[in-house]
Amino acid sequence: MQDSYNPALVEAQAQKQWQESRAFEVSEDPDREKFYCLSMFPYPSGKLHMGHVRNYTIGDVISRYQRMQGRNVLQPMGWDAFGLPAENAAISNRVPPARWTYENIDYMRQQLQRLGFAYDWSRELATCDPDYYRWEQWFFTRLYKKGLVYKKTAVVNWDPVDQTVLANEQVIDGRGWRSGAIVERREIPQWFLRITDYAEELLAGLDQLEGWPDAVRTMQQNWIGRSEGVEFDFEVPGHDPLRVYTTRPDTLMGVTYCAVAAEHPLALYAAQRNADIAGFLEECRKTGTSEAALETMEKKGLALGIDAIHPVSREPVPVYVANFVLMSYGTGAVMSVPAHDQRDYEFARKYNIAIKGVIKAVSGESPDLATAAFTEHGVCYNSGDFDGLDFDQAFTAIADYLAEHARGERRVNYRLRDWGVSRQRYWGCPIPILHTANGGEFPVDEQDLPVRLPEEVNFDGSGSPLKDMSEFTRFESEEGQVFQRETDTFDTFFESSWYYARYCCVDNEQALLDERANYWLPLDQYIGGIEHAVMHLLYARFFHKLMRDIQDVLVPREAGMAGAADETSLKCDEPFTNLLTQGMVVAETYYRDRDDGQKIWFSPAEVDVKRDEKGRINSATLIADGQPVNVGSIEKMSKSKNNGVDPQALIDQYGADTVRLYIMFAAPPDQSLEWSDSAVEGAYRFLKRLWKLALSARACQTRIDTGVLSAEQKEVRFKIHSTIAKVNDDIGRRYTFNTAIAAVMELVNVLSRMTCESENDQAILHEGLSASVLLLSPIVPHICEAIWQGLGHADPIIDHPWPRADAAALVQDEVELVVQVNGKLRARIQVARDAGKEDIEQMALADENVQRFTRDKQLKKVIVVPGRLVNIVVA
RNA sequence: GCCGGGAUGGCGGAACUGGUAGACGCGCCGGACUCAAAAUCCGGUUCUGGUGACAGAGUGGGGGUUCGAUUCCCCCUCCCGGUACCA
Repeated sequence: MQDSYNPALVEAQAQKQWQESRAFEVSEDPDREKFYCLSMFPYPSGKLHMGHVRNYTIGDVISRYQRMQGRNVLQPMGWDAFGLPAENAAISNRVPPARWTYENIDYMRQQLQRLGFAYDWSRELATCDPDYYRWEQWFFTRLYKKGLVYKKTAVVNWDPVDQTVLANEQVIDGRGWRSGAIVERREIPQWFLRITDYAEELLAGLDQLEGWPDAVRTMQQNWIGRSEGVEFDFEVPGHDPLRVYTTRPDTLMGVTYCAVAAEHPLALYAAQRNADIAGFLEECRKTGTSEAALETMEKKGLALGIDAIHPVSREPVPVYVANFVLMSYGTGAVMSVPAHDQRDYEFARKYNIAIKGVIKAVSGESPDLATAAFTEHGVCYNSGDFDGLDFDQAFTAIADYLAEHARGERRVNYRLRDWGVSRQRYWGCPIPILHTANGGEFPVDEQDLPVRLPEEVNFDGSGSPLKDMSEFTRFESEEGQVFQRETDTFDTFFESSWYYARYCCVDNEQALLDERANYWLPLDQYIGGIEHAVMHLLYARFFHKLMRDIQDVLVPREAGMAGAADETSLKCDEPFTNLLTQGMVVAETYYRDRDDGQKIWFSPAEVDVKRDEKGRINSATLIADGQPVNVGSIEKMSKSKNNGVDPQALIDQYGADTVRLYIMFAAPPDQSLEWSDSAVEGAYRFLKRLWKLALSARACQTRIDTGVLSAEQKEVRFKIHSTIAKVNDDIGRRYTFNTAIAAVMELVNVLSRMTCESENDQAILHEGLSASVLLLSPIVPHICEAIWQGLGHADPIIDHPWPRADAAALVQDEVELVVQVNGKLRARIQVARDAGKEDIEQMALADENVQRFTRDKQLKKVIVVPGRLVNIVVA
């Protein structure tokens, strides 16, 4: 050990040691318990941001902790390399997306290596590599043959100026982000995966995912949105019947209108005869496609002049076209009950449609419909034969009535919609479909895969360059038949839905998976941002079940290799046993208003902040011109707000260990983390203090004579071993790395205050320091490796067994109890560990300060909580 | 809009199963060392009153349950994530 802590040197030495011993390359070992730990792979956007550092440090800490528990730990890393930002970069930098992406990967890989993460780099993968995406093309053709894929039209955002499809993110206030043109809805044919076939299993499986946060399970459950209802027809004279679905058949007699989507055949029919309606449909074509935009926009509609026939009363009911009804969701039409649905109520008020109450409270009170709908379950009235029935009875009676009259049937419905996987983009995995001249289409043959995406392209941002590349689109079969290739690519969620499985066998060129996947899967720990709670994690669960159910996804490895050679399918039902959702990294923002109303954002590094004596921000000025800037809100670190802190600069200044320590210490992993430069300095200070303390204990006595310990020495050993127990619980069970670090800091504070005179003192200090570095080593592995060796240990710390608390050292003779009077703290007393309740009560009552509050009062009762407190209740 | 989450000193956070509110760290204040500064070390630091012992108040706001509530229940405010083509 050097006299002063030199992170650059210490980290280079440790990393060299790990690399030379190939410490993190692992293979299947049936005799050892495996642990597969994975952090969500990054999109290679350029360089690492703090969110990445946080995500990967959490995964690394868990991996290294599990390794010290003796498990066979797999922690791989790869690149979610297809996506929109590469196309944007291509437009602004005139670089092909492929080159931009590969350069970013090279830079970011080196950053990850500099941070010392314990990855098995031999398993690295990139989703834009044909060796990777060929298997999802192969898989898609299998799904196609199994009928799990189909084509239908779906709505996209169309920029009429740039002549291109826009992502929701690229639509800002209804306009294209580059062109500024009003975006239109356009229906185009797209491929869908039948995720709704798996809705029931995806829902039921959530109950078994006990290692997942409740919030994520609830969100997925609500997203799937199983409901029981009735689907039935309103007859429309001269037209096809109007099919609707409702979960509230009990309110059927309160229907006073129906509403259909703008693309509904009834609306299209009416528009041909009425210019106002045609104009309204045109207006609907200009609304956004996102749910948030649709739900928050002003609800508008127009009567079509068509009546539907109520299925029970046979009364005519007007049909409206409404901008909030979606053709792509459900039947494209809804029944409306203004009295018992708030949205219908507001719509009816706006357009003067009748409001007919048919449900009253169970208490018998009629609903007050003057200001709002009555939406609770209740009892039917105004409903003819159904009067007096409660919700369940009315549901049954009305569903039966509709069934008997052949107008409808009970139906389980899901909010979940089939997964549209087509994207009209270049930088993605080509969808392996061939089109014939006469409009037929079929999947590419297995032996013709992969369909390679051309990487040398001219990319100008208006549509996919593939469309103009005949060398890509033209395909001629061996028989000389000519086909057109599909130019759409897959949704990038397609790639990220199965990468975790591919890591088990990246080198297999014969199959998507082999039996090694059954050794490693399911993941023991998955770590990623809470923003992925529903979509990515639901698609991955779905994909996992597909891989389990499709033939030949998993094949045995070549003959003669170890392992269960007869395995031909994936054995588990769920991919991720435990899930940790990490919070975002946020930071302050600084800006100035420009004349045109836009804001210019300044990086925290460009701003000088003055604080008052309490630390509150007084003023902020731009260093460049000394003029004031506005202090904005605290937001997620992002390019758009220019509030990112570059991890690289901090690594260069303090080393990887300091960055890892700070980011794990600043907040528990599932909360958002507010960046603070000065707190990073504090983490660095702690490591320097630890180093200095370790220097003093390098070559000292290490045998403790437990027979002759003083009270002070016993206390230090109690601290050492209670810290071991706490840190083990914090890292292994609670995942509260911040409190684990705080506990070791407390221990180091105790150790540095020790007066080290006797050999026993030295030995205890050595014991305490060894424990401290073992406990910290998953978090700050480099410095711990160096100190560990400095303390005279011969084995590498990464494989040293995790420490266990010595039960004998945890026994205390006396404990402190708190004494409360009427719940207020009045005294503290020291009592023997095994003191009886009555003795404790006597001691508490005898305390002088306690007596000040109990004197002249009547004693009502005394509550003794062993080991904690005494509460004396007086009146 | 809907679904999910959050709010505790000047700041990040701790208090795990209803039992000491503020661990640990940052910042700040005072001191030591130094010609001086940085670094380092020592002490203090929720607010109010008090030299002090101590007392009162206090966990986004309002109400409730309890001997006792940051923790459980009801209502509200604000902030964050998702909302199916950002990843």
